[in-house]
Amino acid sequence: MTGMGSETHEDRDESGTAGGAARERAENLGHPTPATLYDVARLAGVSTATVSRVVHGHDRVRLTTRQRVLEVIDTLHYIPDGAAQSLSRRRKEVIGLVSIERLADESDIEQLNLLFVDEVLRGVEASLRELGWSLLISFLQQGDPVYKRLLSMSGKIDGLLIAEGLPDAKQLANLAARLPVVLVAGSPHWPSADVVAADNYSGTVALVSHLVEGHGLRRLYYVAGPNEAPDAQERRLAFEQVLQDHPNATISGFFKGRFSSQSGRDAAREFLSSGRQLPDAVVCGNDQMAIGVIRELGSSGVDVPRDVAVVGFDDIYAGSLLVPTLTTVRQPMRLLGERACKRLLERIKDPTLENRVELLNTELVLRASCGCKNVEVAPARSRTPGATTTKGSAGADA
Amino acid sequence: MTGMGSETHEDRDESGTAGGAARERAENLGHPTPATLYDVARLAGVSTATVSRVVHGHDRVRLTTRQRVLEVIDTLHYIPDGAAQSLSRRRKEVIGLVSIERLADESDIEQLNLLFVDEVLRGVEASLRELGWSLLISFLQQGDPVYKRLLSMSGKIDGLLIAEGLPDAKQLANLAARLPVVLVAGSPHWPSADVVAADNYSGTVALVSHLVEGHGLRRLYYVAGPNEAPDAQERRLAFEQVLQDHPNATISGFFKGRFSSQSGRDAAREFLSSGRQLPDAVVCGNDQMAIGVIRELGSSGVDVPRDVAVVGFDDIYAGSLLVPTLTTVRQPMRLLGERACKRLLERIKDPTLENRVELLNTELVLRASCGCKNVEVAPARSRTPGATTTKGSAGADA
DNA sequence: CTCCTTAGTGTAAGCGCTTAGATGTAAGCG
DNA sequence: CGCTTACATCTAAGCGCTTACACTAAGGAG
Repeated sequence: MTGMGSETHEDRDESGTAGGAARERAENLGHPTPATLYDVARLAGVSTATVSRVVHGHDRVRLTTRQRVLEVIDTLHYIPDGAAQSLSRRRKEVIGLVSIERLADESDIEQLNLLFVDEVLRGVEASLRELGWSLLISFLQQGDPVYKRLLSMSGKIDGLLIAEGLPDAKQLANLAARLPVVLVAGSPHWPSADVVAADNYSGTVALVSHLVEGHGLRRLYYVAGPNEAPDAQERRLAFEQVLQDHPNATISGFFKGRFSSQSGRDAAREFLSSGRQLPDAVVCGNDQMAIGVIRELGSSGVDVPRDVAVVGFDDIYAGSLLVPTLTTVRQPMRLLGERACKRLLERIKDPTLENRVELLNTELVLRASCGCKNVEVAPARSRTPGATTTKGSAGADA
Repeated sequence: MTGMGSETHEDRDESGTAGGAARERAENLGHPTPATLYDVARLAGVSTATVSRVVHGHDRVRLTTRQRVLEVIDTLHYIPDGAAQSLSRRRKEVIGLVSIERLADESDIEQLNLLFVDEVLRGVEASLRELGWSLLISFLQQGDPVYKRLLSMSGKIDGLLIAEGLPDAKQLANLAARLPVVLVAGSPHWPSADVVAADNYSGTVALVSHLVEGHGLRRLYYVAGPNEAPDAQERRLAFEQVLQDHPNATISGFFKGRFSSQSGRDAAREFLSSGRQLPDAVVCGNDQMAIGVIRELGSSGVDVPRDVAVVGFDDIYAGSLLVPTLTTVRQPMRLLGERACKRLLERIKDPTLENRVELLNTELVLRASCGCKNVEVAPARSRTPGATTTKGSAGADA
């Protein structure tokens, strides 16, 4: 009874349900009430089911019907309402990305963790875009009630990517029991969620080994990142391991930094003023701090790399502009985002998957600050991403 | 009839509506079906309305009732479903931010528009966070069907912030008719939407005037950004204006760049190889290009600033590390984001507001590359606008 | 000519939440 | 004691969309 179907729609029309009438009325002030599926159905003389089918290219809809519907959609500028879709589909097609917003030290207006998260974010966004999913992002402030913030996010997303700002292990487990969670970066040692990280450990090993073996440096000073950052941990551990493996090399000092360039300066000032002999090399937990060290040394007349070698980690853009150019380890930040996103999507599809750890290769970037010569200003950065190390790891269950 | 009320709830309980049962069942594989408002209501022996009130701290709910409900919420780990809330409230509490993802030139792996958008984004996110709203972000690829992408986003958000990637004027008008739109950056000359931008014009005027008046430079070369970028336009216009106002200064050349450091190099190569006399100064549409110019000049043995002054715009971090340090104009990127967001939220509340243009002051950052002396490596960036030129500018209306 | 398919559509029950309006309840008051 | 008030709570109608299921018409097979 097609006729009756139509009637039903007409009824809706008269009774002024939702869309139509309201829309006309609101037209002049502010924004019109957008057209709904019902408006389209009514105008096209079909049921909402049919419109829905047309919108999604589903099923078999007669060509003529399809065209009619499409026309109406066009004239009404119909766009499906995301909230309604999410509710109905029981899937939001949105994933969340959280990170900590590390505020710059006072009087240190530089941009701190810009770049790492931002690149990851681009990787994630690109992966989602293909699927038509969306990315919700949220920065945690230092001192925020992390877990609470994450929980409240969880009502709006299908899965969560944590780039920085881990809650404690138990909370993480709770969270992971509620929705799929993937940790980006961080150490590979988290039982209750998937992890996708750069191989900080072996990257650091390569870097430090280069100093010790390649340049014969002996007395190494370490400027560490904050304890809360798993990457900082990994890098520090790797550093220590290399020194253990090379008995003739020693740790000449240690400074606990905060990943900021200012804390790099602080570190340099620390060992400059200690009155002790300068180290042969200063290994920093990230590029920012390395830059701080180099600049502080520079203003004290210490030449890098002649007097001291300095190296960082991350390969931020600024490091290639510095004089001397910065030797560092590149981590594939964007790729990190892509992989993490891929993993998360898989997990959303099949939540029963086992937890896994995926480590991405890093790349040693030799420039001037370690004492390498003839490494010119813009070294050829190999395009090959290198193989990916993937370690299995048992999963926890709910 | 409290008794009867309770009975009704029990009934619900028996009939196993939604949540409850399903949840238990799913417990072991994958993620449990999360608790719903109904589950909470049932367990607490109240109606959903009451639970809703408790959740939002609304209205008057008896203390004992409130506590009971809160307890149940806690034990069930209840989190309201965002989609359902959005649908019901007819507001998503989400705003969108779009930008173009400017791909680096081939073989130019630098980070291009990183920083600008990323800072803006932080400003926006911070403003939203306070309100519990969320930020949906999307990067457009060059060559993407911009308008289409924006439209499809519009189903998921309450308002749109466009940082880069404007559709054409007509499409923009359509979009703005559908939902609140605020343009970040860009020139102030867009009739159909709000604009919040840095005052590119007066910033450039201050910068170029400094070169001409402060350093007595005469022959200026301009490296422009892409035409599509409204900021690039503004800056170029301002540059030309200053030259008109100073008859003794002339334009020695013009290069159309792409905001990338590589295009800065191209520009430098261009005028180096032209065989003509070098300009006194090279004014670049942004810092990236200025950096490119400086480095290309450097590798050709031209000294900056002795032989040629070079200046940029934006004040990216890298500019302060360069040798010579880069003279530029700082724009308050993060503030830009905050203001734009604020404006958008106002507009969402009251869509009938008139369109407005808000220009934020920029700040002249004098360093070494323009020939200023004694501005050492890490110039104290004065917090007070004192030593710097700060100009205000009024807004226009629709 | 009847029965079974199959393509094309329609019906209507949710999805989980908000909220206007209805209803019940307990004081307070003349 | 009946009536007004203020408060606490409930009922139920949506919000706009998806989709299982029902249904019709038109062939085709037997």
